[in-house]
Order: sequence, then C-alpha cells, then structure tokens
Amino acid sequence: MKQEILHIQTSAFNALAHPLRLKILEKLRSGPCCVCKIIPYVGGEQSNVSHHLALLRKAGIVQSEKRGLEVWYQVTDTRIFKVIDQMAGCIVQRLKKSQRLLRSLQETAV
Amino acid sequence: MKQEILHIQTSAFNALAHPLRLKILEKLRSGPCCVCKIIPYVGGEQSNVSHHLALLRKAGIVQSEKRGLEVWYQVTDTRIFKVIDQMAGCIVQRLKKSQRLLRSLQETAV
DNA sequence: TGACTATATGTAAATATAATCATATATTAT
DNA sequence: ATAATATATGATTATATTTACATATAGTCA
Repeated sequence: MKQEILHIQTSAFNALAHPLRLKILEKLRSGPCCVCKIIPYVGGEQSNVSHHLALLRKAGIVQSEKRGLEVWYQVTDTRIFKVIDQMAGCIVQRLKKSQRLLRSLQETAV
Repeated sequence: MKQEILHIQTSAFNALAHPLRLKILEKLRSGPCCVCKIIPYVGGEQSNVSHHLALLRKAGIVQSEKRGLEVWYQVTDTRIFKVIDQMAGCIVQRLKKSQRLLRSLQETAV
C-alpha cells in the first residue's frame, strides 16, 4: 500500500524530470492552453511534444479536453507549481551558497 | 542562463524519480545517517545503493562526510522534504478525487 | 606492515526513455 | 463523401538508466 504511493510519486517526479516537460508546465501556469500554442512555445516536433504530453497525462500531472479540432491541456492540481517553485528555491539557495564560498576563497587568496 | 537552471532543476527532479532514492531520503528525514544504516533500510545490494547515493550527490540533493571508516549522508537543503511532501499531497488529493467519483458512480448505479 | 571493514567505482548486460518518421483518428468545412 | 486540419499513436533507432558483479580505495586495528 505504502509501496503503491511510492511508485505513483516516483512516476510523478519522473514526469517533471525533462526540460521539455517543465517548459510545457511553464506554459500551463497561466491556465488551460491549446496544444497548438504549446508546440511553438516549447519548440520541437509535433509528435515529440505529443508524446511528452501523453507522459504528463499518464502521470496524472495534466488533463486534456477536446474543443473542436483542438485539444486543451491544464494541470490537474495547481499545487504542482508549488512543487516546481520549491525545487527552484532549493537550487537558487544552493547556487548562492556556492557563490559565497567562492567569494570567501577569493578573498583569502588576495 | 535560464536554460541552465532548467537543466539543474531537471536533474534534481530526476534524482527524486526512483523509489529507492525516495526511500533513502525518507531515511535522511530524521537527520544525518551512516551508509551502514541506509543500506539495510532501503534494501538491495551495497553497490547499487552506493550508485544511487552518488546520483543524489551529483544532483546536489545530499552531501556526504567521512567519519572514520563510515560515510554519513545528509540532505543539502531540508526544503527538499517540502518538495516531496507537496507532491505527496497532490497525489493524495488526486486519489481522493477519483474515489469520490467512483462512489458517485456507484450511487447512481443503485 | 598486513589483514579487515566500509564504501566507492568500473564494467557489462538488461531495460527504459527519447526523438524521429510514418500513419491513424477525429473534427470541421466544402 | 472528400479534403483539410489538429493531435495522437506506433515503430524504430539512439541513448540513458538500472542492476549486479568484480575490484579499488581509504581508514582502522592487530
């Protein structure tokens, strides 16, 4: 049972572990969006973007809805952006930390 | 530059995208921990666990420190647990939502 | 010094993921 | 019905990840 959650969580993190997919989610930050807008935004081939959208869908991160010829995507739970932002925060802090370390090393070198 | 951050973030999420690595982090929740405790906790072979620890290290999620013969690991930034917990929250909510949907379908079936 | 212990690293095989190309499906317009 | 459009899916190849086994390294102790 706990094992199940672990696997769902794993596949959710896996869904975020690709630059193109993070870019897709960046586009979805402002709300539902048509695939026809997502493709030029993230760049690359249509079928490739579609595969990545499918992966995000299967991981439960996004949902799609057909509107005429178009398909619109949106995130299933906007808290996914908090996950992404928290991670960005961790990274920025880490970079700042190593920047401080570098500076102090430079000072002692003088 | 923005591209760089995206790649660091990608590799950070990738580091969380494996059940064994999530288990390692679970063990590190209570603070620094010796590899000799991590291995029996997560199960599996020593060299495999060591490879996963190396990946977490390279992604900047954890840091290691030698103490005599032992090596102790700890998370670089405890906010990583917020990232994991937020994601768990998303998943639980999603499961609850589909449970409600299932129940309402069962009711209309009666 | 040599043996012992804890951990890391190199390597190879098995498996998974990503990108591309070709094709299928569904919707709309003629 | 046919053509055109938007998107999804399947197949293939290239590449990356995971695991297991063997070996290396570094610290401790006799």
